[in-house]
Amino acid sequence: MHLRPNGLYLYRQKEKIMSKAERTRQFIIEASAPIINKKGMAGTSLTDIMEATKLAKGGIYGNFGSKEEICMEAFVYLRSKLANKLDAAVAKGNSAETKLFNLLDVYQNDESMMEGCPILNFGTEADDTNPGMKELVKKAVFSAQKRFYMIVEDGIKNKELSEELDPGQFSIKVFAMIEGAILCGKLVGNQQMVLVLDSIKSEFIKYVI
Amino acid sequence: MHLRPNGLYLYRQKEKIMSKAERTRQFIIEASAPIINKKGMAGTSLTDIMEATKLAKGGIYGNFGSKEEICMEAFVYLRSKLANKLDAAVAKGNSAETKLFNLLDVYQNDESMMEGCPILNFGTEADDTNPGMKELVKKAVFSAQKRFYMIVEDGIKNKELSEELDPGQFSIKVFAMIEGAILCGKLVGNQQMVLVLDSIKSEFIKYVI
DNA sequence: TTTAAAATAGACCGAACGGTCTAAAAAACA
DNA sequence: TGTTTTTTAGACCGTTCGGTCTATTTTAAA
Repeated sequence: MHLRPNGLYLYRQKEKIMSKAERTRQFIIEASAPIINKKGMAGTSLTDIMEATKLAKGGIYGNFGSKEEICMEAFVYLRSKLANKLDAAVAKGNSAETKLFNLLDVYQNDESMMEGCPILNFGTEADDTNPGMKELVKKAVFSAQKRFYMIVEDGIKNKELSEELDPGQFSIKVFAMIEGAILCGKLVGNQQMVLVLDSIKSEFIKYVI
Repeated sequence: MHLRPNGLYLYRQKEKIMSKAERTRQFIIEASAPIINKKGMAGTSLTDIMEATKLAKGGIYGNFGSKEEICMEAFVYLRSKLANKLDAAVAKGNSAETKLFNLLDVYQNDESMMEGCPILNFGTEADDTNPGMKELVKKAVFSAQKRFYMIVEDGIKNKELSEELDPGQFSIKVFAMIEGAILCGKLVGNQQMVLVLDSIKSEFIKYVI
């Protein structure tokens, strides 16, 4: 059964009942996002979006001004969905080590990672062609790196980690490795991702006190 | 002045004089490749290619069967051009350390890297949509990793490097870091690339005997 | 249940898409 | 040089593109 945006479903956002338009807008974003993530912005047509939503042109353009706007919102949606998962994984840990390992496990195992990282997909397409999108992705990179940074910084403060471990360097290096590993994993096979994550772990534990 | 494919230029390939058609074909590839690398395969139109080559449709389709074919050849061209530079950099080194450092310097400084790594650009676009292209990029990943592998393997054989350094792990890890750093570098600034390359170097020298 | 407002379907638009084809031009051969 | 073969220009093709607009339907308010 296909979920239509209308009907009896009560979508809620921030404890406020969403209007029909808000619901439909959200529905379009959620239905389109995986397609845009997979096929790219240029590679996704309005027909693709119409098929995914079972909506006609009017239904789409009544809620969005352009395809570009849908792409932007799709990225914001995918990024925040992933960010929530990653934050939740970190929150479950009760030490720097468990926090980091939980975080890495999401990168390794989460199904939404299989569809490809939105930072990688949107970033490579936008960097030379779409300044607005590029800015969104840039912010996403910073906040992804900050997640690693905070784990290390807090770990040092709590005397769990050696001060030799530089949070700035570690966070940038690890994030680059993971993004690269996502690319390699999709191209040549997931073992490369596993290997990379394992080597991050084994380097990290050297600094655990 | 714009270089036309016809005229007096003598293009040579493998010591054999190229026919007019071969020359034009090569010219189209070389003129299109940077555009496709930048705008993507889906994002590059035939009009773009016509403008870049100053050729009409007939001139293009007399030499290629489809846009797809141009994209494939563009990737092969970009990849081999980059591979030659990287191989040359390695060849200039006379120790494992200088070989690796020369190689990394190309990733950091070469102008063609500024346009974006073709493995990253074509890889992210092709992985979900274009199996033939994906296969080409996959091979490129393997051979890029092999370059790192050989440096380490030879270094160990020559007693320049500790046997503790695992060539397989190192090559995959380093390649992932670099690809991730190219992405981050283009999105947030080149310092991230510099930082990543520096940390590769400082890890590597730990294993130099 | 009636009525006013909001949202959607789908015909329609011009432009751009990838690709074909033929006549003209250029190159290669003699 | 003259002749044949190859190559290219560009008009043309149907399709699809992103986007608009109005008539109709659906929703919400009264």
